[in-house]
Amino acid sequence: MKTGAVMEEEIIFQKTISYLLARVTTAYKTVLERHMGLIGLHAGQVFLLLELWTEDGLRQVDLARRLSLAAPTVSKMIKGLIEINLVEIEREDGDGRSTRVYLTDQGHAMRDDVNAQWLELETNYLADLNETERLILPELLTKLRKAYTGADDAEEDQ
Amino acid sequence: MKTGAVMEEEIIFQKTISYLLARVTTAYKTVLERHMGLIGLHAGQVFLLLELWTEDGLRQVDLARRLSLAAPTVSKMIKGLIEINLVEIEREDGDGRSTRVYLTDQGHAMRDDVNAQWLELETNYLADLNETERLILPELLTKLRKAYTGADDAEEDQ
DNA sequence: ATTAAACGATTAGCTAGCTAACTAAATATG
DNA sequence: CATATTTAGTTAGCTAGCTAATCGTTTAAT
Repeated sequence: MKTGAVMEEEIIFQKTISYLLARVTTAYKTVLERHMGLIGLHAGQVFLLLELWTEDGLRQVDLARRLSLAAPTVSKMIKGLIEINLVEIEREDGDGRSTRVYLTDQGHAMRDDVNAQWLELETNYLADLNETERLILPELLTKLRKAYTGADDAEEDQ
Repeated sequence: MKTGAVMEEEIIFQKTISYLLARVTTAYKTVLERHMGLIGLHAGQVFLLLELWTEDGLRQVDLARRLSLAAPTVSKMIKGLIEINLVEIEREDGDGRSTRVYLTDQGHAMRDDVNAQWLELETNYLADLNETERLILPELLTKLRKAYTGADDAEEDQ
């Protein structure tokens, strides 16, 4: 109330959607990382495993596309997953450039642990959301993702 | 409809708020980084400058608290900002532990550029949002941030 | 007054992202 | 058939985050 003169041409950053999004983003990533750390995984690895649980034996380029990640990011993640014996790679027969990524038994086994953590994430942190918000949020978030990725990479391979 | 058997104990990750949030998060951060790169800044630096534009001469610990960041993160960012001559630090007189961070002239001057980029971010990427969504989103995002930071760090210093 | 505890900042080292630059393989093109 | 272009993956190097460990300073306790 005592700083009334400031807000003329200035952007009130703290109220922009972009600003709020950034703040949520950072906070969320930290929570996610901490939670998945409890089961010995890093956040990024979880998302990669997620894709393999849906379809095993994807190539790196497939994973990159589905996760909207750059190739080197995927390459590094897989290296990490190989080290902890959750996936293994095989050079593609027909195409000497590609490597296919397969879940190991341990990789399959992680699924329950991840599910459990994920459930906690959804219930513990989002308990204060009411029914309406729970309905709206997925739509809004999807819209935002499309806005920032430029395309809808959830449908682009159909 | 044809996959009715699957969804009993499995989580449909792709529909959870946590999952969607992660996807938005990654996409948005990349866009933000690219946009601020146009004016020679990194995303994190922008948020730090923002705080200094609001109140110059903060200590690192103040910045960390306001931005909900860990101390080493702030320390590194400031190092980067010093290198490009946007801020300078001064050891606090009364307390030999603290360093106060001050904007340089160049630091002040960046404000218009950042405002311009920020405006673009808000208008270019969020054009598809309707009035209702524009109203709801800030509330929802604030709620999410509170959920993930645990506390409401926007009010804690009052 | 001395010792213990708390605080502010830094260093080291990690993952998650990125881009740029590279290698190697596959495909087009002349 | 030789060459050029595209594609898949990796390496190097950057920032943004984090935690753990450390150092110096300040404050509290005995």
